[in-house]
Amino acid sequence: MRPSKTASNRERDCALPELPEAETIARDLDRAVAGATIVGVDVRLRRIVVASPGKNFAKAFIGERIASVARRGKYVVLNLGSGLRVVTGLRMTGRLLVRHTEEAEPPGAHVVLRLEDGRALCFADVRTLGRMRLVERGEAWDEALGAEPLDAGFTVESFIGMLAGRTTPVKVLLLDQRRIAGIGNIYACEALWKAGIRPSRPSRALTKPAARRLHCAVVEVLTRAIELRGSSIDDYVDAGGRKGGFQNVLAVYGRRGRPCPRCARPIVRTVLAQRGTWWCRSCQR
DNA sequence: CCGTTGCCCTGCCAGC
DNA sequence: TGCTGGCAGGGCAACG
Repeated sequence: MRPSKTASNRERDCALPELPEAETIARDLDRAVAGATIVGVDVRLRRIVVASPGKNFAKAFIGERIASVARRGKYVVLNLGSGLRVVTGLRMTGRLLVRHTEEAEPPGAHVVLRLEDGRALCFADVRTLGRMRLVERGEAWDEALGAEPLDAGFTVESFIGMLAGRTTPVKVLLLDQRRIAGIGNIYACEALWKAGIRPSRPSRALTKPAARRLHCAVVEVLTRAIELRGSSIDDYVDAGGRKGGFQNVLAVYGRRGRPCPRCARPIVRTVLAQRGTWWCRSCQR
């Protein structure tokens, strides 16, 4: 499904794995590989992997058991038995795929974790912008990341606090991982549409009711997207190679010229902070 | 602390 | 038809 291809071929909306896609991958991987032991690590493209100085990524966690797989923001985190962690940022086109025994490796598998049972966990990424980072036991790797939008700590009050006094366009604030972790271009556009708020509106100009609507919309959009196992627009697939379903219910993202589902006027595309922004001029104010 | 800019990287597409 | 250049964009470093 490539919804925008009809409107203009210049608009190539990318997949961008965001919170719902990372959550889907982490849940699937937790079911599939938690408890498995890593017997070998192949690093085919060195710049993909990051480890602390003096540490060899490829050797550091051979023999480790994968205790669990979790998510933080847009990152997928392998928690290893010893307390080490492998933190994967998928960026634009990164994929984490379970390759079953005897199955061919996915194309562009830059890092392969071979498991004791013959399967492998592969990191593939055509654009090679993604990274796999080895994090030491107890190392605070996520200090720069903001609130988890689906945790109880992300309250309306805390959100109003983020908006207060800032001239930054509200969409730019939603995308700022230091404040809220996990929202990317797709879900920022969708949440703003749902709340009826113009993406360029200065954060501090939101009324309290508008802030409440947007807070609610962020939570609802992310929750629904997880239920539908993410959005597959160009590249995203889950750990089993399957597509998500949220691309079928997008209201605005990648839909320039198509009717707004609320008022039927055409969706427009503008650029805000160097990013494509889809919205309805009529019902987002 | 805050906001802005440029860079990374490759596939796709417009234009010649 | 085949080549070239611009664009896409999340995270990060560097800068003011």
